[in-house]
Amino acid sequence: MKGLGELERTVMEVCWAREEAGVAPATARDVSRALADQRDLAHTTVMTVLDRLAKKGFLDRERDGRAWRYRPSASREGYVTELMLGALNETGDRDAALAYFVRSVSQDEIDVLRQALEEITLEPPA
Amino acid sequence: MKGLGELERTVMEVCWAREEAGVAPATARDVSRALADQRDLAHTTVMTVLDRLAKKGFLDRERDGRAWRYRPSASREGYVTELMLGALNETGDRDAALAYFVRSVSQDEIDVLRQALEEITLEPPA
DNA sequence: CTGTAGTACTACGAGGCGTAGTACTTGACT
DNA sequence: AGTCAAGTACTACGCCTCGTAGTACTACAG
Repeated sequence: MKGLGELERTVMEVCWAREEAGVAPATARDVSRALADQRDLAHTTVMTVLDRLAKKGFLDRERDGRAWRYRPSASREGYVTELMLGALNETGDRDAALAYFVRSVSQDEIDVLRQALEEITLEPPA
Repeated sequence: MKGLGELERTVMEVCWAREEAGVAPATARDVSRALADQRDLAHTTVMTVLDRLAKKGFLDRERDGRAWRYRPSASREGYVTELMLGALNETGDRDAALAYFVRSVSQDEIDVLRQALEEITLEPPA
């Protein structure tokens, strides 16, 4: 999987935030407005980016009257996970890389990992 | 951190393989020869790529006579780990992303993670 | 003194991404 | 009915990265 550009990620942020807030998926106008105070972008720029993200599969879109509504096709965590798995695939020895990775994260994050592993153990495997 | 291109990664592979084999760091000629059977590249192409990788900090180079020898500045695992941490940094909630990640890897890899965590616990913390 | 191996420097085309303009459509309001 | 606003589709352009390579200069060997 390819990483996204700066603006593309910013736009994804807006879409993810809306989804997490339980609001309706964003239209181009919504995203435009949401970014208005941080960045000075032409409305068409936002539309282009949304369009590209949809073509790349990061957003799904559906009609709402004349407008499109864009919904993230994966959660933020899902996206990050795909990036991480993509990184992992760049090596022949995934196990070694994973072990190295574990040694590289902070103590707090080690706890998070431990916790997550524990929960998996308790849950019935899918 | 930025990911590498296809050819760049191939070249890194050669350098990593040499390092892991305990041989002297590769010269441009070495890399050229190593790739000769897989790809048909001009020698200068290899040199350009090595040069770029050095400029980007993925390779360190030192003189050997008139030639340069290129040594990976990080292990393969270190590189992958940096990519993974980079992915993790693209989200606000690292913990959530980590937890999601753990749920997404295979059972075998869960075992690897568990094992790695265990070993960390036993070792004196750095 | 002339190859040969080596470097440094320059270049070019494709593709991704930030950025945006123009032209066409359609619903709404006066 | 006529115009305005919002919306879309399509096209474009410049920058940067990366794959790819040529040319020109240097230095050691026979």
